[in-house]
Amino acid sequence: MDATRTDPPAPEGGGVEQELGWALHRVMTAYRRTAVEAVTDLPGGARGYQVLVAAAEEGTPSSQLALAHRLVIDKTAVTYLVDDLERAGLVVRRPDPADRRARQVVATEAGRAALDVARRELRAVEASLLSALGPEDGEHLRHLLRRVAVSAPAAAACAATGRADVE
Amino acid sequence: MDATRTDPPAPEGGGVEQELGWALHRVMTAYRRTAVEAVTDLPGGARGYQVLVAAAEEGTPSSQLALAHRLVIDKTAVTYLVDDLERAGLVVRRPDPADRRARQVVATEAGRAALDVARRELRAVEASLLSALGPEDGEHLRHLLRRVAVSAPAAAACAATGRADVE
DNA sequence: TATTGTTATACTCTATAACTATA
DNA sequence: TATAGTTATAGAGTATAACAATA
Repeated sequence: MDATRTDPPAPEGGGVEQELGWALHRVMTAYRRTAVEAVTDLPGGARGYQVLVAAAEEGTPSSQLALAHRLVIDKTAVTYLVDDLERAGLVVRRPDPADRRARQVVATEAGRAALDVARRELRAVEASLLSALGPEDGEHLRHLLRRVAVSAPAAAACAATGRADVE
Repeated sequence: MDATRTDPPAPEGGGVEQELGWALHRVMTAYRRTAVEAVTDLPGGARGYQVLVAAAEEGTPSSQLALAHRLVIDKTAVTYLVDDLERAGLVVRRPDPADRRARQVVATEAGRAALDVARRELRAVEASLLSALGPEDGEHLRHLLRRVAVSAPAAAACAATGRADVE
C-alpha cells in the first residue's frame, strides 16, 4: 500500500469492520476479482465455470432449470451462459429423452479439459485468498460456509419456478 | 419448499456444492436478499446502511474517499449513497477544516436513530441466516470471515486512488 | 393449465474516464 | 502535479414478464 494513506487508523470496536455484511462483501469482492482473472478463458467467467462444473458431473444430467436452482442464478442467465459455453464447444445441449421440453447440459471432452485447467488456477486463487488463515482454519471456513450455503433458502427458485404463493 | 421438485437429489461428492465460489455466492445472495428487506427504509439499501454505520462512528470524521476504501465500493458510488442519505436527513456533509477539498460525512440524530432500528432488524436477519450453525459456530464463522476480509487486498482502492503502478 | 426454455427489458452494482476545486 | 469530489457512461449481474413448445 501507500505510505501516505489516511484510512488505516480505524481500529475501533464498533466500526463497520464488525459487520457481517461488510466482511461478506469484502471477501466476495476479493474473490470475484481474482477469480475472473483465473478463469478468464472461460465464457461467462466465474458463473460459466460453475455451469461447467455442474455439466461435467457424472450421473446428473442437469436440466437448465435444475442448474439454475443449484447455482442460484436466474434461469434466463443459464440460457446465456450455456449459449456461450456451447458456442465455445465446452458443453452441448441434449434433448431429455423423458421430457421433450427439457434439455440436458453436458460437458464435452474439451469442456472437461478446460475445466481441469480452470479448476487448478481457481484452487490457487482460493488458497491465496484464505492464506491469512492457516490451512486448518481455511478448511474450517470452507466447511462452515458450505453449511450455511446449503441451509440458505434459495429464494431465487421462487421466481424461477413461478411459485405464486409468495406474495 | 415444494413437494414435486426435481433438483434435491444432488448429494454427490464432486459437485458444485464443494466449490468455495458456489458457497460464497449462495451465502452472499441469501444475505443480500434478506438484508435489503431488513433495511428497506434506508436509501441505498445494504450499502447505504454500511455508509451510515461508518458515518455514525465517533472519532472518525471519515472523508468520502476513506469511506470508499473501507467499504470497498467505488468513490463514485459513495457520492450517490451520501447524496441519498443526506437528502433523507440521515447524514450531513461537513467541510474538513484541514482540507477544503475534503468533506466529512457524519450521521445526524435522525441517522443514528434510523441506524439503531436497521441494526436491530439486520441482526435478526443475520441470526436466521446463520441459524444452521449453532451460536458458537456462527460466531466462529463471523470471526474467520472477518480475518479473511481484513487480509484481503482492497483492490478497488487501486482504481479509487489512481495508483498507476498496477499495470 | 402448468412447466421448460427463450427473448426482451429494466434496474442495480460496478468500473472508467473526464471534469472542478483545491492542495 | 496530485488529490477530493462530482458527473457521465458503459458494462456486468439480476429480476420480471411474455412467448413458444410440450406436458
